[in-house]
Amino acid sequence: MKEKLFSTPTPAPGDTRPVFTLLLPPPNVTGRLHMGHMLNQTQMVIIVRWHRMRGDVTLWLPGTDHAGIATQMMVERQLATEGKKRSELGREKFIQRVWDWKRQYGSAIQEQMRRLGASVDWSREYFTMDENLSRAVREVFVRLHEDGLIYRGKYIVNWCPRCVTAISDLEVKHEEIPGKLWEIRYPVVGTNQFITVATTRPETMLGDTAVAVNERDERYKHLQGKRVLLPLMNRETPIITDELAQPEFGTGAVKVTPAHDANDFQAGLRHNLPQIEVMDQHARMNENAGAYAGLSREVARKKVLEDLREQGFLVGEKDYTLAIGKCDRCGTVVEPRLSTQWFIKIQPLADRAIEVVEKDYIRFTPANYRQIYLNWMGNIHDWTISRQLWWGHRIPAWHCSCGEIIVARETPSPSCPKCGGSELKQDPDVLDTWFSSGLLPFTSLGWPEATRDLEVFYPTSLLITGFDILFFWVARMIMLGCWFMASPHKPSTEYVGAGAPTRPAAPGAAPIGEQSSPARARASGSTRAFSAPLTADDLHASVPFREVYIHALVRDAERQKMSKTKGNVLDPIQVIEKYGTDATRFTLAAMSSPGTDIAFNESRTEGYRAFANKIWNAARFMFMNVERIDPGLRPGRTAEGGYPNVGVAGFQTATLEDRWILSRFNSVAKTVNESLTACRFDEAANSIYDFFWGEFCDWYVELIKPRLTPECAENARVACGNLVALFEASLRLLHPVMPFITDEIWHAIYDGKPPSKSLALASYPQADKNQIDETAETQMAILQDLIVSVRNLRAELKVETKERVPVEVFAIEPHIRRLLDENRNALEKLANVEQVRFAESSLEKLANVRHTTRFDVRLEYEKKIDVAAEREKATKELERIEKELENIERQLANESFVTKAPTHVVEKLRKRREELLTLRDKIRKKLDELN
RNA sequence: GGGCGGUUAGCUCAGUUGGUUAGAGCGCCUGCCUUACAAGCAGGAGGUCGCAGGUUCGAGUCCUGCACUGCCCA
Repeated sequence: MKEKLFSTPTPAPGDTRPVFTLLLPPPNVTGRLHMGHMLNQTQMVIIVRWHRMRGDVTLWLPGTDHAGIATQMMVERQLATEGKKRSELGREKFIQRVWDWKRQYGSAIQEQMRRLGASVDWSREYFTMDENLSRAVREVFVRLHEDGLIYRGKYIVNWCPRCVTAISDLEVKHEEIPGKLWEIRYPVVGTNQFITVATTRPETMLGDTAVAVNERDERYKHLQGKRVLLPLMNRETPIITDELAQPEFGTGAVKVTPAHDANDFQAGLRHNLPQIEVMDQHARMNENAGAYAGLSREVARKKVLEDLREQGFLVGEKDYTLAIGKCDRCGTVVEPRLSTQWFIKIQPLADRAIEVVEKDYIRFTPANYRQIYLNWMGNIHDWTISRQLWWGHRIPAWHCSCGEIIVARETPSPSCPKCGGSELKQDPDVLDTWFSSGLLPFTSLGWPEATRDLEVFYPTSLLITGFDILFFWVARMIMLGCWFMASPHKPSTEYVGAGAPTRPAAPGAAPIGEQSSPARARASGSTRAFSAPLTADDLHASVPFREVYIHALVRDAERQKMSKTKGNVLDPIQVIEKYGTDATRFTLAAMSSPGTDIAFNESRTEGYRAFANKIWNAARFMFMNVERIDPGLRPGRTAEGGYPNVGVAGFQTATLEDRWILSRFNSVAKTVNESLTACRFDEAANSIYDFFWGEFCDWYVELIKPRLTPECAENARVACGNLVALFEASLRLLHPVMPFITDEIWHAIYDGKPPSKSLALASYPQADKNQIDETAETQMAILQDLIVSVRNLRAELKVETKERVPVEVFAIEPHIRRLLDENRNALEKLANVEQVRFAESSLEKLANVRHTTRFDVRLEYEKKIDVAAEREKATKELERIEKELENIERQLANESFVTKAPTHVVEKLRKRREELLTLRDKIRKKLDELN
């Protein structure tokens, strides 16, 4: 039921309300909620609720990612417990199993989110493997291919032998580990000389097809052009000259294994070397490895080294720190492997993605991510998009036995356009999961159809996500968004209704030739379809989001990264069960300072649980009084009878504290709105906390207590009305950060009959300038100062808490005297004072006095006057004042300061000097008296 | 190797275009079960802003170098 509250119907044409769209970073179908999600969602909850309450058409769009490798792994593991293998099941049955698994387990996060009250529009929830999204993925693939940006070829890719698939550069995590650098000597054919190569991977020598030396390297001049006899394999290979060999590194000579190393591969192309693969897809040595066939790469290394040593070829072994790549998903050491894959020629996409950020069409918060993004985008490499998996979007390409490949939106007619053969087979590979995720900002809104949703909700307003997927996801959304939501791919801007084709029917099939270009890295050159630059408007409208907010990492209380192996993972659900959802959210919000990781400390959450408790108790106090004074009392309406969204309605400013709290509320509302505009969740949360606890509860509630007594019935009604009006407005202010407790109290305020079904649909308080009263704020500050001074004196003199004490007050300025006189009740109540007397002259000659620039206050408490202590205190005070005074005098005496500093700074300083002089005078006289 | 951060109170962090005496929460100390709240109230202690230079009338804030530390990329 409650879910319907947040479904966002597509606004009709003519609706002019502002639109706010936020795409939920789709959780992994295999995932469970962790603290990172919790932080991410907390921030989104706050922003979304805030926008909705401001009256924007607010769409928070949820969905789930099919997570190719991860999900396939889960299901394979499940199969393994039944003693089965994926290959035994076959592709179709396996995919059925994955769908079964997904139905059973794949919505853990959504269920957790529902429980947390994430106000997403569940009616629009998507799954990346849904038919409409899959169709869009095929459409994108085909169009990229038509644009000349997708190619297929045999290159060295990062290969995970455990996942048995290619992975992209981003999915490889680099690590430095201690290793060895081995030196192996190869006999030079026709001589009795040797050439010694240095390598970290001796087992790959079985696939060597050359030895490289640097042309400039004098040591090897005489060997250039000769051949070596590869040990263990007894194969002759050439000695080539290539920049691959760095004279400073190792021995200056390197072995070249084009099929097993990315650099060697490039060198191999330069020199037309054969590519001999010596490992299979599981990184086991294959039949080309001769005697080593069947061994794992690790065992093969040992055996190769043993044999080399035995035969006298191993001549050196040095400690060496080597950089290895591991599969991001499973941690297996990645094997560079020669294989045929599909790639995206990325440069044309990157060019636009750079331009939109450079032109600030997309802004980053914190701003330093802009540079990080641009650096990465400027050094981008072509993207391997095919995966040797079964679970995912199958590549829409069909192979004929004649070698022809047909890329098409739907299964092509079963005859090959080239040879007429009828045996077309779809490419077995699927696409990288991030390929489809990168399309979500537009495909989730209906692309390639020209939907009204796309027209209204795209570009999305904001993206809130973690830095860990900045390149994986954010960068790719920008590249793909700026490609497919710009001419000519953007659906026609004229809304023609759902389902209407918006593009001239493209040819259903287009043949592809194998690209022979070796330039995998940094493919360059313009493309067929897009040589003309886009207009600025077109580009500006194409971005997937206008703003990106990157949040930090949630660490444990000791600042350690949370990890399963360390066992320091905090389960947000458990934290919530212990402290409540609101307190947990508030903690994360209050600690969200941009760019700083959050060291999540439960003691903080405990503190915010106390805050929730404070709110409850304040509410209890309010309800008690409403019950007693005016049971039918409801929050005030605006003059027109509506519910207010600016300032507080129905609030009668009868007293100083009334004017003050109303002013403070509006000032805080202003701050909070500004903070949220800038995604400063910490500022917003802290401002409300300080206001509600430190001002509303500690001062306002205490100050109006006397007015709520039955003796002054009419006053009581006014005070009670103010209490309710302000409380209600505070709840609205607080609601985005603490949705549950505020909603519950809010319903109670309206006795279960609130003006809207949920506080989430009420309006967010905006500051009303007319309700900001700086005089009241200044006056209240003086009154507070007086009260605190008396409390202070009481503590110093160790007056019994219960003992009421008379005080004497002196104020030289008549308006201050009037202020303090009018509010003497406040002083009596809040500082436990028995009687306030106004003195006609300064109190500097007396003991138990506190001096301020506006008033002196004396505690009439004669029991013990400790002259020595008084003297010490006054001396210290005098020292402090004189030090500051000296400082100010020095500055004011400095001519260049007076002439160069802005007037208001100088004025402020002069005023301060006057105040200090007065104070100094008083303290001096006091000291004289004490002596 | 390249790039980007961080270093402020015991802990975790704010600190706006440089401008009086650098703030908060938690923790700590003292006193209070005051009729909304002990998950509370009142009061208090605690900082040469990593180090060394420089710019400026003025530096936590800007510049340079150094130290320590974290992250990303290769």
